[in-house]
Amino acid sequence: MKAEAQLEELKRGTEEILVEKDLLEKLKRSEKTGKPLVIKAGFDPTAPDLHLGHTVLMQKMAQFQRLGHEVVFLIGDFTGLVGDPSGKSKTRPQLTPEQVKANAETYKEQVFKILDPKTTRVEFNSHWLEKLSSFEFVKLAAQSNVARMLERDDFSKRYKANESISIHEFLYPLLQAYDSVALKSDVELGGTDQKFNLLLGRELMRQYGQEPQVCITMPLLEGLDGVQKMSKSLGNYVGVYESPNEIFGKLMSLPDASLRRYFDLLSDLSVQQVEELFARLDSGKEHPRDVKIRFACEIVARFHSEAAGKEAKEHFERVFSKKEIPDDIPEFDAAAGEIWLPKLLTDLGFVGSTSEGKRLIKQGAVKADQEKVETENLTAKQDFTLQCGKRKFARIRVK
RNA sequence: GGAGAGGUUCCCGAGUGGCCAAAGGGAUCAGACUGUAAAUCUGACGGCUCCGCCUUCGGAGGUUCGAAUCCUCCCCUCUCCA
Repeated sequence: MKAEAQLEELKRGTEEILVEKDLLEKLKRSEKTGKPLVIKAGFDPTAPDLHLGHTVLMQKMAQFQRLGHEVVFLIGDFTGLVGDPSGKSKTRPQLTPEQVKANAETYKEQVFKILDPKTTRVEFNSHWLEKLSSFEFVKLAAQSNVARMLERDDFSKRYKANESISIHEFLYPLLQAYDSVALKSDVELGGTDQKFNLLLGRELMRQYGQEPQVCITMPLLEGLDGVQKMSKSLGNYVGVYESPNEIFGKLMSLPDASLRRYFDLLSDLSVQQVEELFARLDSGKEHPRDVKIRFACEIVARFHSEAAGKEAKEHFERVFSKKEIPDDIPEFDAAAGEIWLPKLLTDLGFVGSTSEGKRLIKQGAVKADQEKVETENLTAKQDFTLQCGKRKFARIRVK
C-alpha cells in the first residue's frame, strides 16, 4: 500500500501522532526499501489479565501488522518491577519478580487473541535492562532532569499536593525510553497517559545517535463506570479471557454515554457505518439497548466465536429480560434439614461474610426457587435454586 | 542534622478521655423504577448463629475504672532551614 494511504488508515482513532511528517517519511522509506518499520508497544505485567482497554492499542498494532510492519510486543518485566507512575496519584506497589513472571506469561498467552502470532515479536525488556551497569544507569539518569520530570501533570500534581514521589519513579520513563533505544523502534504506541514517556524515548534516541521514533497515542478507554479509565484495579474492566456471558453482561451494563466511544475505538464497523448507526440512534429509530446488544455480540465474537456471541445474547435475554434461571449454574451440596442461609451464601462465595449474607436477606436480595427468602433459616427437603442479587445463582443439591 | 505539620475504617475526610464500630462525602452492594443505561428514591456498608460478644483509628509499650483521643519509644509522609 502507498505510504500516503497507509498513513490515512493509521490515523483512524488516534489521539495524536508526533510527528506526522516523520511517520510519512518512515512509511515512504519502508515502501521503497521493503523493510518493515519496527513498531513498539510496551505492556507492564502488573495485572495478569488483558482487558478491553488494552485491546484499543492492540487493534492499532494489528493494523500495522496488516500493513506489513513488524510489531514488537514488549513485556516490561523489568520496568514492571519499577512501576509506571503515569497517571497515578500515588506510588505503585512494586511487584516481586515472581509476580511479574507469572503475569508476563498470562500476557503472552492472551496477546494473540488480537495480534497475528506469525508476525509478532515478543520481547522482555529485562534482556537489556538487567545488563545495564550502574555506570550506564547513572549515565542514563543524566539524560533528563528534575524540572523536566516535574513538568508532568501526574508528578506536578503530587508534588503540589505535598505527596511523596520516590526517586525510582523518575527512573521509569528513562527506562522505557531506553527500551526504544535498544529496539531501535520506528514507532511507539501508547495511551494518552504515555505521552511523556513516549516523547522521552524520542529524545533519548536522538541523544544516543539514533533516528527518533514516532509517537502515536491512543485515547484511553473509560471503564464500565463511564468515568475512570478502564483498569483491573478499579474493577471496571472487561477481560479478554472472560466467559462469553460475562463479557456480554458487563457490556450491557455500560452507560449509554460511553457507547459511542466504545464503537469508535473498538468496533470493526467502518467509520461510515458507525456514523449511520448513531444517526438512527439519535433520531430514535434505534433503541440504545439494541445497539448495545449488537456491540456486545461483536466483542464476544472477537474473543470467542460468532456462535458464542449469539448464545451469550440468548442467555442474556433469558436471564435478565425474562428473569429466568440460567441453565448452567454451579451446583453445591448441602445436608438435608435446617440450613442457615448466611453461612451457605458465604460458602458459595456470594458474600464475603455471614454478616453480609444476613443483611442481604433482610434487604430482600435472596431468593430460593424464585421466592423471596424472609428468614435466615430454611428447611431443605429437596434440591432448590438459590439466587443472590440479580446475577448470582446456584443449584443446591440436598442430600 | 534542626524546626514544624501529619499518618483514622476501600478512598477522601471529621473526631482530641466515656454518648465511637467512629460524622459527612465518594466508591461499592441490595431493594424500587428501568433497558443489568442514566437519573431518582430507600436501605446497607469490620467480624461473629448477632438484642450480646470480639477485633479496628501507623507500630510497640504505658497512664486511667475507661484511650482514636493523654504519655514514652519506634516507623513512615510532607513543609521550611541546612
